Amino acid sequence: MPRTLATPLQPRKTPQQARSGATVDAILEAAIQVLLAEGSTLTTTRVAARAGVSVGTLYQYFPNKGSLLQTVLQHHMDGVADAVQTACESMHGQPVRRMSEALIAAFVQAKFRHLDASVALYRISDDVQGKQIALRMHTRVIAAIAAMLSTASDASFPTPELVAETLLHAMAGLSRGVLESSQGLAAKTRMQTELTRLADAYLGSCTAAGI
Amino acid sequence: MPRTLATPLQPRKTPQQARSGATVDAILEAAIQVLLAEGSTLTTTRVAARAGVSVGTLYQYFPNKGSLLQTVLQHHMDGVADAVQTACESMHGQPVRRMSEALIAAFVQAKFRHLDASVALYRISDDVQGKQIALRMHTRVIAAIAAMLSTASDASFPTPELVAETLLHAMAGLSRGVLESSQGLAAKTRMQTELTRLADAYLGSCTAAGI
Amino acid sequence: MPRTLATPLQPRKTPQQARSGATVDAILEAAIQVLLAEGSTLTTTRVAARAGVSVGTLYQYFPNKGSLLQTVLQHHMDGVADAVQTACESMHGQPVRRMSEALIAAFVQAKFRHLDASVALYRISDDVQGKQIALRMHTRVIAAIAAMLSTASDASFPTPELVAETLLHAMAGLSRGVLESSQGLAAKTRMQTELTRLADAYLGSCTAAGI
Amino acid sequence: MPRTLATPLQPRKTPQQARSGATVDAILEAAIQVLLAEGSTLTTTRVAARAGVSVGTLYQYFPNKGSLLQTVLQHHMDGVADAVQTACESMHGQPVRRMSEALIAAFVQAKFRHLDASVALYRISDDVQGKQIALRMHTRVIAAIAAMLSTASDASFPTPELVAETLLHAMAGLSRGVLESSQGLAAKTRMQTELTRLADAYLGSCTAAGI
DNA sequence: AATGAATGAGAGTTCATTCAT
DNA sequence: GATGAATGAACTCTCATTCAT
Repeated sequence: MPRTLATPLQPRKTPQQARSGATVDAILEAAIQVLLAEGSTLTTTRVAARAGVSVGTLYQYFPNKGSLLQTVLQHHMDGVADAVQTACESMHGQPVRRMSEALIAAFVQAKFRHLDASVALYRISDDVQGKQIALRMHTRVIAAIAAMLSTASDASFPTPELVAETLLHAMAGLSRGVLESSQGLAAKTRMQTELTRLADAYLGSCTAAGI
Repeated sequence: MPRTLATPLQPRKTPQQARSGATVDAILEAAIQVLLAEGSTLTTTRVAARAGVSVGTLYQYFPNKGSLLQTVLQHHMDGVADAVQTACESMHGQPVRRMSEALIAAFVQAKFRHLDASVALYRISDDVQGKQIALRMHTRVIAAIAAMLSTASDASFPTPELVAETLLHAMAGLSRGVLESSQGLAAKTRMQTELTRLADAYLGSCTAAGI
Repeated sequence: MPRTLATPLQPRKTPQQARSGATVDAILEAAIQVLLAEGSTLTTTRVAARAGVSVGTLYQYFPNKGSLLQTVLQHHMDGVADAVQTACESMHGQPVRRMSEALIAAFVQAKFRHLDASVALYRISDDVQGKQIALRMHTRVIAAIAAMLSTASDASFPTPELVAETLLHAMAGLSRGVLESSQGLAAKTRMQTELTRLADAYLGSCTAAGI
Repeated sequence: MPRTLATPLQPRKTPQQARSGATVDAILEAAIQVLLAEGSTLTTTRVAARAGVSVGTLYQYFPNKGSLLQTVLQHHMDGVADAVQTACESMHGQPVRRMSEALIAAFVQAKFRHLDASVALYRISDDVQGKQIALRMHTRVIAAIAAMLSTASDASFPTPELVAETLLHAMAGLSRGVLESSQGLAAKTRMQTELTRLADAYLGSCTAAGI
């Protein structure tokens, strides 16, 4: 990647034919695979090869390497945000305990679906863009959680955004911790249990403190 | 860095003379500075220049770029681990609430001291090595926290490692969250407050549940 | 353009239909425009886009980029040669002074009409072809001038080709000089005045010397 | 060459050792040779190979291809300008006829020394820079010629710059004409003769007209 | 006949690493 | 021991050209 990072987010050419859409998807998928093949640096050529197309084709859809990476990152982030948002919306009006349970389940599941790829991606997208994408996603998720919390049937949160933000980062921290320890399923389950305990305790404390 | 990453962790030559030690330190310091100079890729030449030595000299002390990066990472990790460990040891026998307070203060302070550098570093050290170093540090910190928790005057934790791990990752998650949002001091203070509330609530819940 | 430059000069297909002719013209015109859009490299795709056709269509009429460029060059050269030739023919039998005046006027006007494009073109057509085209044009123009000079009513030129060639290159040199200095109209007018003085003086000197 | 042309003129690194100076010279010489090898595009790799060094070395001395080309061009231009300037200075106070003779001899000789290379270079240096370099050289040469003309023992030129400019471009045009016709020595000699006649006639006419 | 997605060789450039001085 | 010029593999990106539709 050159020094410059003026990276338009959108594919250079809007796919007008079915074929093109498939090509773009193949490239994005290939990018993830290359990212996951620990040991091999992500190279545009490598991605194109894995996708079964030529470099030229890749560059027909992404103006540069950065934009490809951003698109992949964005997709992942969107996936997580969508899952969390849906879960939150379906829990409006419920008691807090059910909310936290559903939220955590949705978050953990979404994160773990492609967690490794997402971490790898995160590592690559050095650009300010990477941070920005993550930030946008955070904002969106925090808003969804806060909105949900405001409708709790058995508690009230004067500053739901603060609570939501804390919750989000705690969830993110624990998830990441498990991933990096690269332990198995047991660790994940254990983590999810503790995360639930943590959330319940925290939310209870917030209610008690009037936060 | 060549494709292969067989990177010995130790400097090629143990610094035996004062001068060598100074040189190594200068290089490590320079590496951090280059890392922090956002926008400039970390280059061995660049690091050497910043350190006021030649590339050749750099390679006299580090067999390759990876080993340099790992050393820097290690130093940072050690710093955080040392701070936390010291704090933990000084709190043996205290009540839980005082423990969590001291722990969080120490962690946040240590993390924020060079947090940006540490994140940048982490991003760079792709190698499996990076993860391993982080893992070793985690293990050490978890052990220190667990040991402290076991001596609490007003509570008992049957599985202190599990609690310690959860705590650590929650602290890490919240710290990272604040860093990435690149907001100011206010956010940090707010975060630290919530982190304390979270820890207290969680530890209380653990005690109650007999975890 | 591939390394090899075996470039047939003629369009692959003689335009036999009105539509084809229009397409070819559009492509040629587009090529000039792209050439003139300083800063943008001439690309077959770019030319096609500007012409409102697809690359495929462009390649239906020109076997390769080189042949397109040559055709454009040829057109320009032909334009200049035609103008000069016409001017020369209309001056047969006139006195030398009127001849040189008319010649210079025609040449300068023709050159300046698309001078920038012509220079750009010339620069592009690296191939030996470019030189050949220019040479053919020179030959033709020199012949026309020489023929005219031979009919002068008030002088005789034993070696009119030599005189014509000298005149041509002097005209070309002064024109190019003005173009490159990218000064305005004033410079052009001043140049034309001096060019006329130069030509008159030279032709007079030739007559006197019996050249 | 990328789209951008921000090309520092100076070598990236000032040669500090004898070896470096030799390397730079070798690269510049190689560039000319590659330029002259008609048919082969000038490639940084190709130039480096011809110079007997690696691409990396080339880039140690020239930040990019453009700067290399500019340096070569500059050298050539300087050569011509130096020759003309010296000739002009040595003719101060002489009669006009001797001046023009010496000027033409110096110019033609200097131009023909590396004329082919210079033309090739000129064709390559598309960049505005190419024009600028040529322009600077023209300015310098015109000044030298004008200064000389002002000291003529047998004539006076109220606007010596105008006369000098006309003369320069005429010389350039005729030289170029001969080169491009790629005829032999005879053509060159004939050209020089005519050029002298042209110059004498023109200068005489200027004097008579009070220009 | 026309289209434009796909191709892939090749260009410019960087940077980890070596080794003669 | 220190230096820094030299190396060259590897990377990102372009663009002339083809061919299935």
